[in-house]
Formats: sequence, structure tokens, C-alpha cells
Amino acid sequence: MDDTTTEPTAGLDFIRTIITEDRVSGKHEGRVATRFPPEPNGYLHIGHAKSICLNFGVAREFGGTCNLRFDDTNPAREETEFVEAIKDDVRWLGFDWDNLHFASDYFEQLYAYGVQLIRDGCAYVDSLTADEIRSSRGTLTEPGRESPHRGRGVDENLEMFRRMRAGEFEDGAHVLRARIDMASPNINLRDPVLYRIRRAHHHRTADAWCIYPLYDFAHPPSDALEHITHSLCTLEFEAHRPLYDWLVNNLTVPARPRQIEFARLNLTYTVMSKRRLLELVQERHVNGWDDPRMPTIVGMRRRGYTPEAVRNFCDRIGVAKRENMVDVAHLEHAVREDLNKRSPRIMGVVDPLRVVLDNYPEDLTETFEIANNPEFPSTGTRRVPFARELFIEREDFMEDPPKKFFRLAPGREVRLRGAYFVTCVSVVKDARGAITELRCTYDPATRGGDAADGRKVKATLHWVAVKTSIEAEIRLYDRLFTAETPGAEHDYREDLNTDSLQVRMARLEPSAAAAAPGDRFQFERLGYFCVDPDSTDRRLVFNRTVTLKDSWARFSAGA
RNA sequence: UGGGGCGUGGCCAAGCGGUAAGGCGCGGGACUUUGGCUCCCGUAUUCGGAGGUUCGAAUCCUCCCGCCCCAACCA
Repeated sequence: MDDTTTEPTAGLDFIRTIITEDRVSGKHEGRVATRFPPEPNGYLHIGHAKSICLNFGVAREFGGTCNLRFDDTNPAREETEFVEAIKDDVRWLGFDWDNLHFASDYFEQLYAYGVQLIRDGCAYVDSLTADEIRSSRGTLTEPGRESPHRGRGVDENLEMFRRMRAGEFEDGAHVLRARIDMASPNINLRDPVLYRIRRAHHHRTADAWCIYPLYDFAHPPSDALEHITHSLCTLEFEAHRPLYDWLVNNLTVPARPRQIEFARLNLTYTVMSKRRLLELVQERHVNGWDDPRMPTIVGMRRRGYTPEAVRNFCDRIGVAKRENMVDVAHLEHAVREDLNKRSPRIMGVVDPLRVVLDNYPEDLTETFEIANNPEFPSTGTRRVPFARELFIEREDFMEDPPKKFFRLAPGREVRLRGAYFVTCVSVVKDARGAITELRCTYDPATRGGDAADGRKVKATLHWVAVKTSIEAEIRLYDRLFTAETPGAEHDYREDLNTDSLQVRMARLEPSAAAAAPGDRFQFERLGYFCVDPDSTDRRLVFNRTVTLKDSWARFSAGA
């Protein structure tokens, strides 16, 4: 509080620091306007979420605005399907744009800007082929060569550009180029191409145009037209900034936005490029863009992640300029933290092992009242039936347990959550020696789960009564890749986790029957699960969003 | 290689000349009808390296090293 007045930028990331300083100095009249500019050629992923949280977050924090602008300057790969999906994703994350724009809305204006550059001697129509342009661009160490058409007169350029638009030339026959400096050490300034002829159906302008501006040319004036103050983008555009500024300076634009670059998000065990995500979908390594294993917003949504968790994650990883590789554990932590607070608990057994209570009446069924969330009594209770035959988790029993195993074992007593203490008296096996059933006794004096004599027990197990349990399909997801950096040493496909999805038929307490797609639960001791839209009236399908932290699993795996 | 950027603990990340925040992870403990949650404690004598300036440097200067981006009519 006090320190924000004395040190207004303390603790802020470098972008918020710049914005704070700009407001203090009165730049842009103190306004803050950002934009999130996706290309509608794929689904948004967690990396985009970082950008969305930054752009919309900054606008929100500084009382500014944030537009959603589709960068649709390449009709060959952009589709309406993606624009709708992107809008959904932004809204799902909890943001709303002040204005919705498309770069294609500016095509007429951009064309006029092209004309202006020609008139000012700042651009020319080149008739070299793409290959010729490439080979004359020079290399990192050698300057480029000027095109023989670089000296075309203004009138001829104007006429050629008009005819390009009119469709009088073949695709690729000519391009509009900025006249900057073929010897610039910054390759992006060696007369970059501004417009190309490309007869392709555009998702919004249809066939109205056969010439399309390139990103480098379209973006700066688009920002300016929207009076964007801070144009935030990722590091790879850093070398383009001189071109950005050159255009803002040479065009008659209504504002002077500033481009600021930050480091994109990289996540361990995750692949983030659109190309790879597309391949995962097309090659059927996953079941679509919304496969819960995908780092896409739709995938995470289906997996059961909450927008709050994703936002908290983005806030916590921060924004800086250094390359980073964020541990997925950060994301999982954010998810658990949020889900722990909001998820009602239920019991479900994913790998059932039958338990028979020898001393429990054959046809008695009791009902226990169990808290939906012990940490929040206000969330109420539910009724869970209990009977002589139960299922417990197979891994909660060991015939010959190691020292640190606290769960059920021959002769050992444990608590069945909310019900009774039970003691294992014998193990039933089949002909091959596999355990098929446990015979136990229960202590009627521990009804509800507490022993009147103060006796303690080292473990509490989840359970389900055989006859009242319902069956459900459970999809257990693991990370999609086994390598921290997929593709670091060979094709990323070789790092695919062949066991990233396990489908199980589980037994759930009957209260789960009322669950509807999207509902989230904590299956006690197992993890957070949400109901998948694949669910039908006959069978519920649950996705495991994330496991609970499990120090026993960590210990036993390391032992 | 020319240009542009970046190097603070295992992973993020503050720090902006006054003697290394915080989070994640990890280790230990308390509590516990989830081996969950929560709560404590611990986890960089040191900031890519070497010099220099200074009473004092992660912060300033010099040189060196490493990593990333740019040679699409992609964004």
C-alpha cells in the first residue's frame, strides 16, 4: 500500500513497468490499449493463454482496453471455424474484448497505405520471382542486391499496383516491396515484401481481393488504426521492430503504438507449436484438438482445468524476456490449488478389489452421512450406502507390505472413510495365485470412523458398496510425452508416451449418478475428475484432470 | 558469421550501487477420518566468467563465454 505510492513499479514485470512509466509521463494521454492478435489457423493453446492474460490483464489493471483482432492476412490457411473457437476460448478464460476486429477489415485502408508508400518513394513493385528475391536478399554476412525494378517510377508503380489488385497478373508475378536498404545488417529491412498476389478464397472477404498484405505490413497500421498504445508480441518479432517503427513513421496513421516483446511460454513434456499440434491431431496421436492431453485451451477445458487455475498459473510464471522452460508441475499445482477448494468429494474405486465383512449382517445396508468437502462444511453432506460386500482400491492392500506401507494388510486394521474400522483376516486367491477377495471383520464400535476407545489407525481407505455402486468409465491421462523437451534429440513423435491414456471401468458411490458433463469432483485419495461430454444416460465417463499429490507413490516409486 | 536479444538456486522470477523477495519443486516436522489440504522449518555467502571503478557491485565499465531469434511472396 505505502510502497506502491513510493515505489510504483516495484515487483511489476518489465511490461507493466513500462506502461506505468508511460502513464506517469503522460504518453498516449495516459491511455492503455492492447490487443490480442491470433491468426485463425488453429486452436489456442496454453502459450496463447499467457498472451491473453497479459494483454487483457494489463488492460483491466490499468483501466484500459483490449481488442481481439484476428490476423487474417493469409487466406490460404485461415478458417472461420477457428475464429469462433478462439472467441470461445478467450471468453472461457474469463475475458471479453472491447472491440472485435479483423485485419481483413483494413484491407482497403492498407491498400491505400501501400499507395501512399509508393507515392512517397518508399515502396515499389518488384517483378522478380520468389526465388530471385530470396537469392538477392544476401546472407547474414553479405548485403543483398537491389532488384532491377527498384528504380521504377512512381507512376509506373502506382499503375502496376492498381493492376495487381485488379487481377491482371498471375499469382506471384509481382509483389509490392518497401524501399528501405538492401544492405541493412537487419535482414528484415532489406526491402521486405509488403503485398503478394494470391488468388485464394478468404474466409471473410471471399474473392474481393487477389492481393494480400503480409503480417509485417498489416500489423503496425492495424495497431495504429485501433489506437493501440502497447503492442505486445513474442521475442521472435524483436528484429522486426525497426520495420514496425519504419511503417508507423512513414504512414499517415492516427497513433503511434509501441511494440514490446516478451518471451513465449515453453512447458516441459509439452509441444506447443501449431504445426506439431496440428500433426498430433491429423496423425491421430490424439483424438482431436480438444483431447484432454492437448495443451490447447479446449483440451484443458475438457480435461477439467478451470479458467481460474489457468489464469493463476499465467500470473505466477510472470512475464520476462528470457527464454524459459516452465515445469508442468507449476500448472498442475495451480490446478490442484483451485480444484481443492471447489470440488465436492466422492468415493470411487478405479481398480476394485472385493472385500467381504464376515461379521456384518448379510442383508443390512447402512447409510453414512459424509461431508462433501471437510474444509467447507457449508457444502453439506451426502449419503453413502454401506454393506457387507465392498470394493476397495487394489493398491490399498499388500499381502507382504514393506515397512512404510500403512494401508491394509493381513491382520492389520484400517479405517474405511466415514464408516468403520476393518481388519483383514484372510486373503482369497484364484488358482493362479492372484488375489480375488479379502475377508475382513468390522468393529461395530467404530461406527462413523472413530473408535470410542481412542484406538488409532494409520490409514483411511476409500470404498464403495458392491451392490449400490455404479459403473463408470474412467480415463486416466498421463503426460503426452515422456521427454522433458519433446523432439530435442530426434523427431518429437518418438517421445510420445504410448501410455498417455488408460481407460478403466470404475465403481463409484451412487451419488455420482447425478453428475452431468462438466461437473468436477475429487475422487478421494485419487485425484480430480470431471464428467466428459462423451457420457451417456447409460454410462458416465470421467476424465482424470490431475492426481492428488501422492507422497506414498513418490516414495514407493523411488524405493 | 552481420544484426537483434538474453544469462540470478532444480524450474519460474523479483532486484535498478548499500550487502540475494516470492512461488513451484525438493527435504524435514506438526496436524489430519483423503500418505490430500493447512501450518512450521530448511533449501544461492552468491548472481555466466575474468578484470576494473567504488567505502561498498547481481546492479556501473571492459573483455570473454554460453544460449535464443532473423536470410517465407508464414505469422
